[in-house]
Amino acid sequence: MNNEVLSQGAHRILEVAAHLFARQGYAGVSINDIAAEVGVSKANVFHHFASKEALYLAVIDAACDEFKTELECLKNHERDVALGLKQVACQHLMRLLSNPDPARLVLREVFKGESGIDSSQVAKILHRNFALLVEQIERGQVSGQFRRDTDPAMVAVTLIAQNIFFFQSWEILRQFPEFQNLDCAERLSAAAFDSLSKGLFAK
Amino acid sequence: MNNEVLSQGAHRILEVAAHLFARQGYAGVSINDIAAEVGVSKANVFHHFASKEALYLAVIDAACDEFKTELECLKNHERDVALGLKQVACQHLMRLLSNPDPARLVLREVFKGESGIDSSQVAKILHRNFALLVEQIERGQVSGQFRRDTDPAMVAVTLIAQNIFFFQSWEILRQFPEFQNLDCAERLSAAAFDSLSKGLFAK
DNA sequence: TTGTTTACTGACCGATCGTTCGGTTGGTAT
DNA sequence: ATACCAACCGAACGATCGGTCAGTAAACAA
Repeated sequence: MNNEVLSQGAHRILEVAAHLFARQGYAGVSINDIAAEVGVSKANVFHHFASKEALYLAVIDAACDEFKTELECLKNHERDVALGLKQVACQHLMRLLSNPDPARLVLREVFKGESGIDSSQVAKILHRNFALLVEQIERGQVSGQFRRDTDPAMVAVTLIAQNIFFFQSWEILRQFPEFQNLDCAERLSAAAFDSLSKGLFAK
Repeated sequence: MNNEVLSQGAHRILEVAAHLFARQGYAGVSINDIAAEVGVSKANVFHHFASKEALYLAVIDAACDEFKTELECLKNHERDVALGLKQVACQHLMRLLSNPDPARLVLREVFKGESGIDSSQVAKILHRNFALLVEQIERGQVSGQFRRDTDPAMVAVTLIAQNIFFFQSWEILRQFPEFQNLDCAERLSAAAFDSLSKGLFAK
């Protein structure tokens, strides 16, 4: 997406801006905040970026790149489809938790709706990786490991919903007594996948 | 929570402020915006509410009340536990979509973490209703309708995660070709519950 | 009738907002 | 030496921010 080469100063500004925008949103961060955090003058920020909105767009752009590459390197070639799916879900959650800023930025734009920014472009990225997930589930269906009468798209979206919800409500969820023995992402993710794969109904 | 009696003017301000704060967040809305939308002077807003923060707290307070009562009136006494659970999930999603502002306000505060506002109090409300959900699932387990080797808390949180994710990403999700025949909340919710209850694995 | 309270306003305040400007560096190519 | 340029700065711009204040009109109690 963004192939421009950024100077060292501009890169620092972009980094700090991404972190602040991710936590406090566009309106919640002033150029002064960013400049002070970086340790440069406010005017210098405008030397590197034409406006606050341009800086924000650059931040979102970089976040989309990171988001995309993080999703793409989840591709796995595990023989066992179920095991592969489980690993992908776990890795995805752990990445979200260890590097939350890009996800926060992208999710804020996506959930806002209003088709601001390049929402259709973000939707394409998300859908491509969503389709990849669906494809793996279908592979499990033709191999006979997964039952054939479940909608692969619905399973995929539930898998994603679990991870996104865990990511967003981590601080709240960990306060619930039901989850206090699941305080690490691996165990939580494993339990979630097991529950999803076994299903609710008795046979 | 909030037992004060509000004058008509104050109530209008609260309503408009809730709607604007829900869409644009605290920093994204100015007192001028609210006053202009209501059709009163900016000073009048400060006549009814001591400060912007006090107004926001009143908005969150009212949203918590609405959120709580909406969750509570989901209590159902359906004989069939699975059918009851399915109905509750569907009703919940439809309420979210038809009246999104309180949910947006509460979710924004909850997901922010930082334990701002009365996050522990919100956590209590959420957990009480979460426990209610878990309880129903356990009822299904002792009745033999649900299998006993799934974690009820995990099923409950997955049910919630589905609904929250559908609610948040409704505009994006409906663009996916996989969901274009599920354009109404009832069918989407039903499909999600079926997928969750049947499970992924073949027997 | 007078006094009090409530709802509301326009004018105004200091602070901060995003943004611009003139000017100063240090390095690099000619 | 000269010219140029990206990188940086302090100071200031008009606009808007949250918030205050004196005053007005209506309602109500005495």
